[in-house]
Amino acid sequence: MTNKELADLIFPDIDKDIKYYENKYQPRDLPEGAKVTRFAPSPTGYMHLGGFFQAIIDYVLAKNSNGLFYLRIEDTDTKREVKEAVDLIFESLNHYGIKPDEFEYNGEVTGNYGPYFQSERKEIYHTFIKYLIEIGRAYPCFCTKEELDELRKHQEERKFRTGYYGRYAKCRILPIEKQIEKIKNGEDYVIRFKSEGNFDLKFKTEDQVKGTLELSQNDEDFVIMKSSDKLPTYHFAHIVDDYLMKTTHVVRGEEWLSSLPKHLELFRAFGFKAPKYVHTPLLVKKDGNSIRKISKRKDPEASMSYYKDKGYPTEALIESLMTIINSNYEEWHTQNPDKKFYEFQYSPKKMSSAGGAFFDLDKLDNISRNVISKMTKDEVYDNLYKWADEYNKEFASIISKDVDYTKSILNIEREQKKPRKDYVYYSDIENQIWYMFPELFDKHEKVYEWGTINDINEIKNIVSTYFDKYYDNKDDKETWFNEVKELCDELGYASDMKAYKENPEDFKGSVADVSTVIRVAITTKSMTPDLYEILKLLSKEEIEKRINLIK
RNA sequence: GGCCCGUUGGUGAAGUGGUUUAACACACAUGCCUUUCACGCAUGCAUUCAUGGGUUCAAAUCCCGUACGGGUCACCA
Repeated sequence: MTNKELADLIFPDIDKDIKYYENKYQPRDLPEGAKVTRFAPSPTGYMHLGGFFQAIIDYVLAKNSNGLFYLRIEDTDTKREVKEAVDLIFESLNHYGIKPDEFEYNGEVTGNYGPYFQSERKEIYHTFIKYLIEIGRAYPCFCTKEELDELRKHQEERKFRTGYYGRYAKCRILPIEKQIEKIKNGEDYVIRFKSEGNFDLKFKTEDQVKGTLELSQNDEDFVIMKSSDKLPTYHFAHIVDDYLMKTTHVVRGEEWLSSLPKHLELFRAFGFKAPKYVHTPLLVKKDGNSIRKISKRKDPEASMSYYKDKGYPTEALIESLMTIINSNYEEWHTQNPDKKFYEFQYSPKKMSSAGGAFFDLDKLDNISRNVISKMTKDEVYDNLYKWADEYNKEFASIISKDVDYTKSILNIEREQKKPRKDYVYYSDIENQIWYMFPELFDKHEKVYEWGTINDINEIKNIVSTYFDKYYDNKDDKETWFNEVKELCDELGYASDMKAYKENPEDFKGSVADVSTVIRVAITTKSMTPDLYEILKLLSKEEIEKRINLIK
């Protein structure tokens, strides 16, 4: 009996060979130095930041080199698979404008190196496994879960290294006749790789981020095909897919570092050239807990939905991720404000080699503020409306009633060399401009934030004198402010701040105090954008109505 | 526990033998500007690079030990 017979028994329907697939998937026609990268998530739940982080690196690497970036869904774990997860992945990438050059979605395929779902590549994997069995580098293993547990316990007790290797790999020495017999008897089995490595021997390998690594050779006969659904494990699928799909750079989390020797040995067994590896520091733990000890509670910011729900501009999240990818990104970006993030030349070596760099939410907020402040009023409005339409329908309908009016509000102190930076994210905007909309103002609970002047009679005096005698919404800004100053002089407040600071006791207060009274009377808030602009935008009737609330 | 990776301020981090009296950004503090807030501007914030030793004329940078943190040891990816 031969390996060939064993292979035919296990895969009777596989009639193609490796050559067939090598022929089918020809080398890609790309310019010299072009990198082929892939984002290969497994659809097991929500899209998390760590995955997105890697997708961005893939994307930038490909764009940097006029290469190509594709999306492959690693759905070989049927037990953990979550149906909506694939939609979530596409939605997230799409929301951030990260478009794979090749992918498969809703039955539609773009690209010639598919299928792009691992579950649809079973025949390919089987062909490759069959080859391995034929050349004696893979074999069926009939060990039960109980036997394997027993093995591990045995090893742990003796403080031996755990695993299915060397003399513990008892199925590897099973005679072929025996193997064939067991299979014919219908016994359950997995296929294991037959390792030729020696754990005591080290070898050097290059990682794009970490540099030269010295690792032990793999000596484990790890599982490459599961018994239940005959699907390959990650270790095996990775080799076949990235070889056939011509991936040049594999970007993945640091947690894969320890299984690198397995992958490398597999590539060698096939005689394939391994891709370059980019092992990135971990951002988020699998279970959603932050890598930094601080909070034991789940960090909601691990999920991509956190950023969309809050309404962070997509550019802001990308920018803050980019600064983690290479911390000189920020500098580059300020020097090249018009360039796209993917034009930035990413260098893996410069990536933080520290374990678990988590990104700073405060920093994100700051970046987001800047991003929104640099938008035109139309851009802010469009983004705000899009966000509100999904998360705050009532607000969406209010701001869209009079689009020009809303845009005027959003434009206060915007078109200037140093625009205001008070909006952090879209969900934050309503809190800051609700008083500009009569219907929101009416139903809002009013807490007047009076400042140093809080005597109600004095407030009434200032407000009525100002609006009866001075205010005219046709005034230009200079005239407007001069009138506020005249009001101050009339009522005994300092119109000149310098004079007030020199002799505060000569006055009842300053023009700042008086302005605050007017501001609070109209908006209830002590902190608002430019008062002149606010008064100009509000209608006469609305102002009148608010004054009467005080009187 | 074995193996692997890491440890620079309040935070994210630059920096891999002298040009670093440790960049930059965020945060924080104070002051200036100012119709409030925000912005902006100015100044301050690690005598020190987990720790102990060693190599060297010279170390955050190289070597060894220790401590601490993380990863991994599945028919999960």
